[in-house]
Amino acid sequence: MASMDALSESAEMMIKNINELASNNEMGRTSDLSAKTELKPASVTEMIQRLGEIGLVDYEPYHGVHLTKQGQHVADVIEHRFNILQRFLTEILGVEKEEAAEVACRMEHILTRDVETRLSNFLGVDSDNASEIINNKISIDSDPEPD
Amino acid sequence: MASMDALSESAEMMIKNINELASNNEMGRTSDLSAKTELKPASVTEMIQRLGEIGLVDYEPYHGVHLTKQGQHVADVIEHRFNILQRFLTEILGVEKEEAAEVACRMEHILTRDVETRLSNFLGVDSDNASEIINNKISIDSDPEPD
DNA sequence: TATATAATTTAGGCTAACCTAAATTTTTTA
DNA sequence: TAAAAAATTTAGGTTAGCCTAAATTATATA
Repeated sequence: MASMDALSESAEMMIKNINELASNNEMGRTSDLSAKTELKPASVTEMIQRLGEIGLVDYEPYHGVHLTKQGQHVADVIEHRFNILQRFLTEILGVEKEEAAEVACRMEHILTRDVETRLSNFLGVDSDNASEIINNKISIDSDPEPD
Repeated sequence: MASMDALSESAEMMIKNINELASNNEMGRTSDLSAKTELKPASVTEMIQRLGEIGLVDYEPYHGVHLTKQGQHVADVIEHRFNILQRFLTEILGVEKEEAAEVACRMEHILTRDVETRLSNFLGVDSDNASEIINNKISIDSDPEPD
């Protein structure tokens, strides 16, 4: 497995989209990911190959892709960051939901764990999630065991 | 002058740094910008050439660079966005100042005008600045007259 | 004021992240 | 089940944003 630098926004977006398909019980097919990400199929293939090399997805050429344990961890962190950002934007600032989603979708890749935790607390997030974060079970920085 | 797409984070950072030098009464020299941005001098030259082509800076080869009226407008917007983000992070969330600055410095390029305005109001920003924003005098989206 | 030094720009190269077109593999259907 | 259609991958190209090394210009000094 190649080395694990910080993930690019594009890489994190692909992981997020693979996770969203999986949540709908859909296999991660290139064409579905192409539609969701608005990337051309060839670009999807390129990205999932790279994610495969660094161990975040299992990729079977011609047969789709799914998240590894490590990839799932990344997806969970991103989803959580998106949710708290969107909640802050809509509930606290009153931003319209669609715009809030767009802005949150850009910011989710920038939040540090410290800011994430503090924003969760500020929103009075349900204490299960909060404690998971505080106890380091959800962290994009810390390493869960590989598959 | 070349067409005016959205500015990249790198381009906005260069404008911000040129503005910071100017605020210290320093001419925008390549070496100073190189030091501030942690880019190599050749990369600074490349970026300020591009900013010159789109009319955001006046660039005299070998003699430095300064912001045009349009470039100053961009710098003002970015500075304002940075300030409110940093204030939110430190004053509301309690993030340590250094980390707040780093996160704000990434987020400043993502904020929409709507979110900027709402965050300003949330912080109870001084009403002079707020009204300027609301009245469209400061906006990265709207066009001030070129020089 | 010539020359050495320092600053800057130019030239050329690299990678990530996109693209299109061609080749390949899978799936559908006649 | 063979051929047509669809999906996917490969091959090769582009651009932004970085880099190093070489060339150029400006500045300092002997």
